[in-house]
Amino acid sequence: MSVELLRAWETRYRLLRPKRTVGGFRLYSDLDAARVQRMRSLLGSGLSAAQAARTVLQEEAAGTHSTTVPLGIVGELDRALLAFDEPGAHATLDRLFSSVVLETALEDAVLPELRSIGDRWAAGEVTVAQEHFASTLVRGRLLALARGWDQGRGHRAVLACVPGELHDLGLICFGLVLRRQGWRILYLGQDTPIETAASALKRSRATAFVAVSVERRRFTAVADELADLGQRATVAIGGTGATKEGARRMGAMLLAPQLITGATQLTSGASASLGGRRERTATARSG
Amino acid sequence: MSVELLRAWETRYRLLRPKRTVGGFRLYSDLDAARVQRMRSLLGSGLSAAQAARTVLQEEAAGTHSTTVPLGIVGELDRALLAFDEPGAHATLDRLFSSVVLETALEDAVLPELRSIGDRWAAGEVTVAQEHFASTLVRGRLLALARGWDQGRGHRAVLACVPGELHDLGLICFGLVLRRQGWRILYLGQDTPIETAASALKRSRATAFVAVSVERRRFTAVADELADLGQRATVAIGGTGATKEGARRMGAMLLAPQLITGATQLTSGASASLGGRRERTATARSG
DNA sequence: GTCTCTTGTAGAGACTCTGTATAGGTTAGG
DNA sequence: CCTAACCTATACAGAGTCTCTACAAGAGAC
Repeated sequence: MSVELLRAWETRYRLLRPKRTVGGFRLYSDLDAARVQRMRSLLGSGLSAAQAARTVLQEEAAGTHSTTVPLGIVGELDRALLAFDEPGAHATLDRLFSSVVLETALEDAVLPELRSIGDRWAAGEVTVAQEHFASTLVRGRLLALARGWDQGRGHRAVLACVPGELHDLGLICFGLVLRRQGWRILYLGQDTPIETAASALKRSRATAFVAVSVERRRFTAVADELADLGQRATVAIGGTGATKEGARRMGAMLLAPQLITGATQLTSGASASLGGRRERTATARSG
Repeated sequence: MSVELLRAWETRYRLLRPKRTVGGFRLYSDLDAARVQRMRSLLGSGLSAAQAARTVLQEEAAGTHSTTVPLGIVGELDRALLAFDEPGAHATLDRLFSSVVLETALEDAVLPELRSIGDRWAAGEVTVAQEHFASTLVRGRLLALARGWDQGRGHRAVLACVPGELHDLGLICFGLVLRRQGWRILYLGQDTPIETAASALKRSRATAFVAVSVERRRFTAVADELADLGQRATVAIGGTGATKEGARRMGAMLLAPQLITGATQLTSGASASLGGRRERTATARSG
């Protein structure tokens, strides 16, 4: 951004309203920066400058919370993540999370983008460094959203990746969605032995256990242990490694790949197997 | 620091309030020194002088400047983490971070606690589930603090765990401290191939590369590659796997195990090897 | 084509910010 | 009593920002 252009946008469209120092120098806020970011992205998608500015300001005034991801935002995220552009990526995620319900943001933007990066990494089009940078940044954001997800009064679910499994981002997303359905989340993460998850389950008096993996064989390796767990809690498996056949064999629930569907399955499934009405009053809110 | 500059900061921003001798000479306190240190670091990360000074004083007024961890807080954290008590752990960390400078919190509470959990896990006194729960929770907090650590105008350092290495929490802490000394951080995290880190280094025009591992053999496996990197940037190795001998052989800097010492080493080492004064006049404004 | 509107860019002249320097006097310590 | 370092106060310079005006390339409309 050139200085002149910034001035032009300020005077012509009132896009920015920086404070001033005593001497008259402009002091921009983070919000100003976000506006500029948004403006540029809208320009990129073909709007005229005047239109773009109007849109930015309108969006802001409306505080839009739609269920469709803003156009171009995934591309913007992709660019930022692959270019190691930390501020850019954060700004884009800020915009994403503030413009769309969490579930949509995760399902339609964050997870697809992560999958896409994973695919391109496998194809050699993206370096490990880019993939690592992206996952770490996104993981940080997700864990920030996760804060407090074990608080409250709902039923508790224990979430873990099966032994050997390192893909945890999908599971965190699932936990976030589950949380929004009122569950309390005890998150154990990557590469967790079933035995130790079982003890956490017992200790925390959780009513559900969610295990995920992207590889089928990781499930088969622990099938018996998972089956045993079924006596204590509702067991659900998910991830691309989870199959109908596998679930049947270990008496587990097969979670749909969509976050919301999966979470809803677990919610209704668990209440059914507990033989009671869902105590729906125990919902809780999380930022 | 030139004498004149110190005076200027004192009179212009009231950054310092030294006592005086009878004759009128200034008597600076340790707190004054710390303020100057912090001010310089903020300047390095791109703030204008006026902004930086305001920030320093505000931080101080907010009260986070003690350098001893409140009694019992580590025990509290330990209890919460091992009991899967998420709200409790967050509350304790809140208290920790708000009562103590970041460096102290990390060095004297967070890292020791994590190490202790690791040790007890190795001894079979702590389950994998407990260890996972603790790392994930702490990682989330650290990454939240890390937000924006690549922003600004200082020199940039690329941080990575060597191939096979999964212990990333210490590295994140190191990054946070480095950031406070004015560096910009490009964080790649666990298990990063040197080759791909090298390309990130080139692409981001970073001037330092920090590699860590808890096992010596992981360094020896990539010694040649690390040595090559030395042509492009200051290379530093750290973690319990880093040895004097190893560092010597690959022409790298050996980082002290203490966070602050290590970061300071890198700061002075890098500026020395760049053969020039730190570009201290590179002031810039940001809201 | 010609005219008008939009929009990014540029320059002049004054001012701000901030690190540095100078002048003239004072203090500390041997 | 001498010298180095410190004191206050003021000044300075370079980089950057301020306002205001202008300008040129492109897009439509007629």
